[in-house]
Amino acid sequence: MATSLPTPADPNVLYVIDLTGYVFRAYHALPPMSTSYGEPTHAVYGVTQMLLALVSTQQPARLAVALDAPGPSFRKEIYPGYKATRKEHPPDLDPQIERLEEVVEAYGIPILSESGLEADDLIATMVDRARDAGLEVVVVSADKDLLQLVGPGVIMYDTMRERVYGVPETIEKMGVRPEQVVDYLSLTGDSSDNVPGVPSVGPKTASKLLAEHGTLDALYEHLDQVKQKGTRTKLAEHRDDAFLSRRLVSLRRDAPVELDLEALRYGGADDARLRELFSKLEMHKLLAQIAPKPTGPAKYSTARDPAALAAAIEAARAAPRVGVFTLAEPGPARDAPIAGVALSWQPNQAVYLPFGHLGLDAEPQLPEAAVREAVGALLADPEVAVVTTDLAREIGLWARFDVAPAGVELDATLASYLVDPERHGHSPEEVAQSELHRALEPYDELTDKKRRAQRALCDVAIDRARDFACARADMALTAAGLLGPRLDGQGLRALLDDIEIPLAGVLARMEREGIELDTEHLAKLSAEYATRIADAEARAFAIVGREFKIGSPRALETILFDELGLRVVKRTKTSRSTDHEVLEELSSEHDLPRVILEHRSLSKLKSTYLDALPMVVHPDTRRVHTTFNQAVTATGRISSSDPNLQNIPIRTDEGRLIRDAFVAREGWRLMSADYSQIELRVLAHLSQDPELLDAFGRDEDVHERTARALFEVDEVTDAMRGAAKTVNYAVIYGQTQFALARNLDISREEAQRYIDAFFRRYAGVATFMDETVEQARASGGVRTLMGRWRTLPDIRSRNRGLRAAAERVARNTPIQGSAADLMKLAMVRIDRDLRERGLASKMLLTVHDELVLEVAPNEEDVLRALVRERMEHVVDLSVPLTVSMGVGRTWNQAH
DNA sequence: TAAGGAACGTAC
DNA sequence: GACGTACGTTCCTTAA
Repeated sequence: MATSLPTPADPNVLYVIDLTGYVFRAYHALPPMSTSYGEPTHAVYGVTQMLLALVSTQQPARLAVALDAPGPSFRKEIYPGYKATRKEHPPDLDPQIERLEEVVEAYGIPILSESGLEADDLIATMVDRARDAGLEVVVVSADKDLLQLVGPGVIMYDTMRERVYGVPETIEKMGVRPEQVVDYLSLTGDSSDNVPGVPSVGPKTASKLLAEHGTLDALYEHLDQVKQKGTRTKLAEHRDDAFLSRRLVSLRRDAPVELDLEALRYGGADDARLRELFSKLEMHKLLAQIAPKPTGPAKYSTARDPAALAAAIEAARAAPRVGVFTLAEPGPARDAPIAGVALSWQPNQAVYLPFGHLGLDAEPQLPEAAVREAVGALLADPEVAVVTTDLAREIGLWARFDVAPAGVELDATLASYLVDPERHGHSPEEVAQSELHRALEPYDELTDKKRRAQRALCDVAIDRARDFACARADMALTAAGLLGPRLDGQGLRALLDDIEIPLAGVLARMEREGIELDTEHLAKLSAEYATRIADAEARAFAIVGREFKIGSPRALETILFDELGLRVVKRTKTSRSTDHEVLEELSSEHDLPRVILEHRSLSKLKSTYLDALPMVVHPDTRRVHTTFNQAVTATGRISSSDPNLQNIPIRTDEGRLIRDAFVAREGWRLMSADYSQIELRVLAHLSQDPELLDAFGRDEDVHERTARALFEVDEVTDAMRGAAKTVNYAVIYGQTQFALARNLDISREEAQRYIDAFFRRYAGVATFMDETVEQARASGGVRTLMGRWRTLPDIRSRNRGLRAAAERVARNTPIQGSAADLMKLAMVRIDRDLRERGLASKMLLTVHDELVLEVAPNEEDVLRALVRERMEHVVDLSVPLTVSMGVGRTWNQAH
């Protein structure tokens, strides 16, 4: 009958795990895997999964793991060739072993490791001792060498093959009895360990010889009885090798390890620690397998009277940190109705402070003023460590009550973003899911929008609101405990403390301020455009001879290519493209494309800007309050939405008129401050290319300098400069000759010549780009000037296209992201200056390399100097940063 | 009717 | 296939 594992939880069984063996097997067997921040994890993952499965299915009463000690073993001294064919540990292996030790410690499993010895020796010793103590032993390993330990009371369990080896199974596998395994290996040798053995004696011969003679010693005593002459000769010639091999494969039974039966007792894992580790290592599957916390269901309560409020505040103050979530309706923070606030100072516990719930049958709530005062004081106290999940919004909401959070330690959204900016979505729901594997009820369900009830937040029952808000405050607190160490570990803490957290306040104030819109101007333009659009449409219909859906690419496709028979210039995924480039190309062959282009550009401007912007003007402030998104872009830039004020037209005269609708308030002026060529300057600094440094150092026109290099002329025309500018930016974006050729409408050969000429002229840039890609490949991601990190999942992909795309990202992100770092830091400082100096002027918008401010009467001179100083000297780079400024009544005029 | 993708176009 | 980063509008198909 086949040998089987002992009954789970049998107190008389000791499990000893060959951890080293598993690490190597997992390392080589599993596809590489790493965290979003580049830490390799696949071996950790594989071995941990084995551990987890073993612990849960076998429930071992006693358990130990054995690990090779670092450095050479005694076998190396006996035989220098031992394991000599092994390669050096690859660089991503040792860190994983260290991580595994942490995992094993979190499991509370003793680690056996002894200098000069290998894991196998420790296992052998433990087996002996345990057997002597009357325990049964299960050796958990996939290494055949350890089959020598099998015998009465000792079995081996290979989890990878799910096989259990007793004596019969060992004989079946090896062809010899367990106690003969050492002699067997002495004859066959072991190529993986570079154990010599006897040449030309393989498994068949070895087992036959041992079946006849029993042992290696007996074999050599009766060598003359070996019938095959060749084998006999080899055995004689390699007698020393055989006995040397025996010393190498024999396991030591005298390792200096104590058999402390109590220490070997498995007492369960430290789930909190495991959770932290698995979370840090982003091993979500494993995280999900950990037993739920024993603390039971979350305890969320409601404070309904001043005494309960006071008790909550006091408890929160006494805790090391407090999670805060303010429950408000969506929409501008300046006036979104607030229902209440949740505070959490212990995981799984929180208190809800309701004050804004309406309705006739409303339950008792707290007086709004009492909550404002008590929580406001808590938030404003720099000694109280506050954690949140959407800081800019919290700040925006509390600004209404003149409260500015002072002791913000961490924001889960921002921290999650810094750890993995490439990931889409860092909302409270998404962070709860990714960090805590906890589902948060979405807002829509709370207000029951689904069933058309359109209930306002403040009509929601207090108990529902309590659970919703408390879950978020609780999540902030719990996630902070996980994200904080990861930020520290990845060198991202300073970025959070010095830039992102202060910036959240800046952005909140900019959103709150808004910008005035001249809606009459837009209405006038809209009416004018309506006429012109109708006109263009009529002309198009006249050309075609009938009406068609002029705004539909599908309809247009049919007309252009099927009915008019025009050339197909390029294709989209599913159709024949009709985009700007195609229509431009076709306009020389037919009248229709030109008219479509005109119609397109007019209707685009009308629908996206002229008609849409007036609809988002706030009724009270009569200004537009965008939302700046701080945790969206993969490079670290800020984005803008509802409405997007970062894509207001400027490139065409037509579009620029729209900027005239953005105006300063009565008596004030708008100021625009633009970094000049910030990305090229960042490139100069990062690459330290002498030519670029020189160009910017002398305050020369770089595009002109590039033009001189490309066209080998002294006098540069506007067209040359324009082409050179395109080439300069092509390099920043990692463009290929193909794309550049299209942009400049030149041949690919010529485009390649330009690119070559660029890199000849700026050789340091070429080196920098190569090194950046190289380093990205090694580390799995790239960093900006200020240490902002972006993981590049495809940088080592075997798919050429994916890899090439990742390499372009690797070249571009440090440039774009560093520029974003600079702007963000400048904004934080300008905001601080404005407030400290009591200036009335306000920052309103940021458009990546441009800041828009509203200048109070009489503050223009002060502001010009302040903004220029803060922007130009934000960080000391190897090249000067320069800012161009303008002031005017409208945004357009300020340029 | 709502949701989501494709195509297109605006910005830096 | 071939240019990095966003957001918004329109059309249109699919799901409910």
